[in-house]
Amino acid sequence: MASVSSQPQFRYTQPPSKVLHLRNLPWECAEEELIELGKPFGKVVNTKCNVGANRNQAFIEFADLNQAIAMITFYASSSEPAQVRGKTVYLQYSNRQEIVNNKTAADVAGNVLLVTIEGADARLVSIDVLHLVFSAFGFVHKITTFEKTAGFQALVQFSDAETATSAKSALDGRSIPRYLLPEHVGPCTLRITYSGHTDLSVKFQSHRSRDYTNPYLPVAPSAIDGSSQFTVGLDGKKLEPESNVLLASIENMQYAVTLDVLHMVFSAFGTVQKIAMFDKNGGVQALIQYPDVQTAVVAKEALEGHCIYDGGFCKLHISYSRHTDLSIKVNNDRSRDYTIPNVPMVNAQPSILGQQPVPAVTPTQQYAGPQFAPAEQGVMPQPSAGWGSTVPAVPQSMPGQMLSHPYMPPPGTVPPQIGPGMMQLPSQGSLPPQTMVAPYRPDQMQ
DNA sequence: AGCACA
Repeated sequence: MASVSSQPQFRYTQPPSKVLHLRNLPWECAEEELIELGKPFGKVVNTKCNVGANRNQAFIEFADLNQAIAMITFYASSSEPAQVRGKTVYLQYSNRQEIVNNKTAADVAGNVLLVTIEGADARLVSIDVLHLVFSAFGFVHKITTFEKTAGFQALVQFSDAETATSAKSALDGRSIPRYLLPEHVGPCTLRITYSGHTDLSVKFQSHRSRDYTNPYLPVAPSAIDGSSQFTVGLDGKKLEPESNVLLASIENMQYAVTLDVLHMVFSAFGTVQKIAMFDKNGGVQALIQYPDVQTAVVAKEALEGHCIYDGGFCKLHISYSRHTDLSIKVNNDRSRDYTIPNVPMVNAQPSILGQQPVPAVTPTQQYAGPQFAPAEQGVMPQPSAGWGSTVPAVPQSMPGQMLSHPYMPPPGTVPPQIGPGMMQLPSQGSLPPQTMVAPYRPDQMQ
């Protein structure tokens, strides 16, 4: 038999084509890099990047067959291999004669991302975790999640294509950081393309879809009725149902956390209607009422585990209360109804709550609250004296920009290192070490 | 390091 039949299957068997097949490319090689590579040999008229399962292959198409031949023959005898970013690239003629660029929606930059969550435990990734992850790049308008043959997927809507692109390039192919997932949940890798959508239609707030631009959207009936009243948490356990009222407990309370401090912190996410503080189990807890569940959800996920003051002081733990409407009988330094401008001001007694008995309140409190004058403006009381005019007005619409201003502590209680970094949200530039989404560094992600 | 998709 002739030796011809035992020739290698590849490399010598490809007939010339003006399309070249490139492999072993660096991650997310850009079209521009391919054009640079081919330019010395001719005019690159088309490219296709991110081909193959590893997305490290590509095609380049020359205007003329001779240009493709020139490139192949040059590198066939070159001592220096073709390289992109210092990585050797392997070239050969493609087995096709032209690049067919099916530019799909996935290739056209848009403001909505299609996110596929890969991994055995992908379904255990909550919409809240996704929101947190993507909020690091800008205000997330809406999220929908669904199951398709591709697996567990989500559509994430940003304001514009630029924001979406920054999120896509930072997160595509990365894994959700371990510290955002319960320990037993395996790695969850994000695969991101653009979606053809520009505006998602979210009918209800539910465990499957959220509209962060419209907190008054009704909660899905399925999320209210008995059968699915409890959402399933990341750890697979039942969680308390979402509520417009949050229960915040304050751990390691080295410095006074006044009603006004809480009001300021929680107002960053929307109108705070009522606050009631009380002592329980040797610590301080507070109930914070928002007008709607969605605002409370956003506040909870943003604030949970964060410290009001630097150094681990006054760490917040937040859960949903069973209350839906607090009954504030008096305004004093422990309870406040911001919706009623002239509730009687009483310093002696703490609040009496609504349907549930008041948690035990010890009258021995050392937290000397500032003296409040009853609000007379008809809306909200001004911050107490110590905060003065240094407290900026808190806009309601964009939580992502809320907490970036410095907190001025009450006089006499100035803790060390209080600063603007505290409890900052992920979309802000300077991220404090304890901010959950701070370590989005590609080199630390899998 | 070995050929693309809705």
